[in-house]
This record gives sequence, C-alpha cells and structure tokens, in this order.
Amino acid sequence: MVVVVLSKAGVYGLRAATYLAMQPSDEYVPISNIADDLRISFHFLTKVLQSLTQVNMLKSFRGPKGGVTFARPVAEISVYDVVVAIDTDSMFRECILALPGCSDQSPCPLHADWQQIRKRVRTLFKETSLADMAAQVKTKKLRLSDIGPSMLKS
Amino acid sequence: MVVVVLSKAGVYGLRAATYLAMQPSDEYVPISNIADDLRISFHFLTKVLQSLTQVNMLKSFRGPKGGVTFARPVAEISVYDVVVAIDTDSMFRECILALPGCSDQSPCPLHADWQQIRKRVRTLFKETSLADMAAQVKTKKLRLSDIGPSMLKS
DNA sequence: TTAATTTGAGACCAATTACTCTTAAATAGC
DNA sequence: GCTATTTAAGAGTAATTGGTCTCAAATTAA
Repeated sequence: MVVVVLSKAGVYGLRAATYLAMQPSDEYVPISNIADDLRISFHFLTKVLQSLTQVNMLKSFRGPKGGVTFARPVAEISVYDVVVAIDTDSMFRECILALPGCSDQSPCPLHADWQQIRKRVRTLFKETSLADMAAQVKTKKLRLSDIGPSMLKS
Repeated sequence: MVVVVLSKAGVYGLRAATYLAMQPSDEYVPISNIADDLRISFHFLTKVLQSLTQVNMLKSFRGPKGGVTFARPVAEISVYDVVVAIDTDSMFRECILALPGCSDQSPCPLHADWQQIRKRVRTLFKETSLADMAAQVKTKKLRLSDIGPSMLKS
C-alpha cells in the first residue's frame, strides 16, 4: 500500500498511548495490562511500544512493578509524535499519485489539493495531545477498545 | 495496513485512467501502450484495469486494434469512481482508530475530526473528474509518470 | 540466591498485497 | 483457416506487514 494514514501498528500504538495517558503519570504500567484491557496482542503491542521507548517518548522498567510510562507530560506529546514514531512521516510528505519528486515545481494533477488535505491531517494530529485524547475518553466515556463504551477504570 | 487512502493498484489505476482520459474517446488503447508510457508493469496494470471494466467504467476489445476505452464521457467519471472500483470505499467509512462500530453514537476520541477530513477527501475525489485530471496534465504539462514533466503526446 | 515478573531483541510464521507468468478466448488481417 | 495481437482469468511467486514465540536481561521480593 502506498498512501497510508495509519498502519495497524500505528493504530494500536495510538490506542495504547491514549490508554496510558489516562493512568497516573508517576507509575509504570505493565504492557500486559494495556494489552488485556484494549484486547491487543501482548507481544505485538510490546514491539509497537518499543518504538516509542526508543525515541524516548516512553520510559520502561523491567521486573516486578515494572512497565512503561511517559517520559514527559502527556499534554506535551501529540498524536503526531506517536504516529510518526511508529509509521514515519511519509503520509505527511508523499504525493497521492506516489510520483517521486512531485512538488510545487513539478506537480501531479492533484498536488495542490492533496497537499491541503495532508496539512489538515497533520494539523489535527499535531494539535491533539495525548492529554486531549485521554480527557475525551474520560469525560465523554468514549471508546478505546472494540468492546463498546470504555470499560476502563478512571 | 489499516487506514489506507490508496493502494498501489489504486495509484496505478488513477494514473492510467488519467492517461486514458487524455486520448481520443473513440478509440481503443492497448493496455501495453499505457503501461509502456507510464512505466507500469503491463500484467499488473491489466489486472487493475480489469476491475474498471468489470464495473463497466471501461469497455475492452480483444485482438488486433483492441484495447480499452471509457464506456462513458470522462467528464462524468470521477476520481472517486476509479478509486472505489479498485480499493473499495473503506477509507471513506472507517474510523481512524479502526474501532468497529465507531459512530456518532459511540465515537472514538478522533471521530468528529477524522470524519471531517474523510469528507474532504471524498469531496475532492468526487468533484474531480477524469476530464479535469486530463486537462490539468495537458494544459499545465504536469507529471503522470515517474520520468519528469509529462512526455505524453497530447 | 532463587523464583517470579517484567521489558528487549530477534527469530520465526502467517496473512496480505504486489507483481509475474501461463494459458485461453476473441478478433483482425492475410 | 492461420497467425498475430490483444484482453481475461487465474495460478503462482515475491515482498511487506502483521503477529507469535523464545530466550535473555533486569529487577523485585522472599
């Protein structure tokens, strides 16, 4: 696939990051808890979250009482940060017709329009923090997993 | 991958449809010509275009002097039509967090914002006809293949 | 020190998507 | 009719992505 907004890893990463943003910021949360609550494969989620620890968005701790937690305040981490760490920023750069070198100078027929849309997605992702995401889920009792309105303890 | 705007097949289909829209509407164009000019694999393109003939967007003709041509005026065929025929309309329906059943009643934290963006993409695709695409390429000498400003004969 | 718990790393397998190839069917022209 | 040309259909292969599993390393607590 060529013009991809989010891979499955990206989706899981975003869901998990939002979940984690709902937890007290000072405690490590085991990945198995996140995986269980969100009905995501533990092993796969582990791999996904490793790409977030590798860019120092998360810090991790091994052993009993270990887990992962954010390395900085969730109000300062955007959806964009999470998505780019997992899926790269290609969606925010690439031509919709996948023409190499498509640009203002040498555009494809949809260049200008697609650029606008890309920019909107980018802005949405950049302006939405994980704190925003968490607050949405908490206050409006929104969904984060595939099992109906959130069953997560606040 | 989960949130996909266009697959590679979709990209090739759109490029080829635009190319074909630039040709005289009354003659069959061999798929090999399109593939050669756009530097797309002939066999793969053949399969992609078959999904357009199957929905009667293209008509095809076998044998010498055969090829494909549009079944109706290119001004009446939208980018949306092409994309949906090849990649389905899932991009225009699905939740960005891939939550089944995400809806106004039971939304995810990005539901409203993502819905807006989806709608914009949909509108862009619906309001852009293949005639528009072809005209852009012709009048502005835009790119359609990966070999710099279009070398296609007008 | 030993056992239990947790992430890290990477090998491995499965599923999907991208792409290739072969054969058949239709048609044109000789 | 025969040959060349073209699409149709689908089997088959390669590459990428998604997902599983095993083992090592770190840490806690008994």
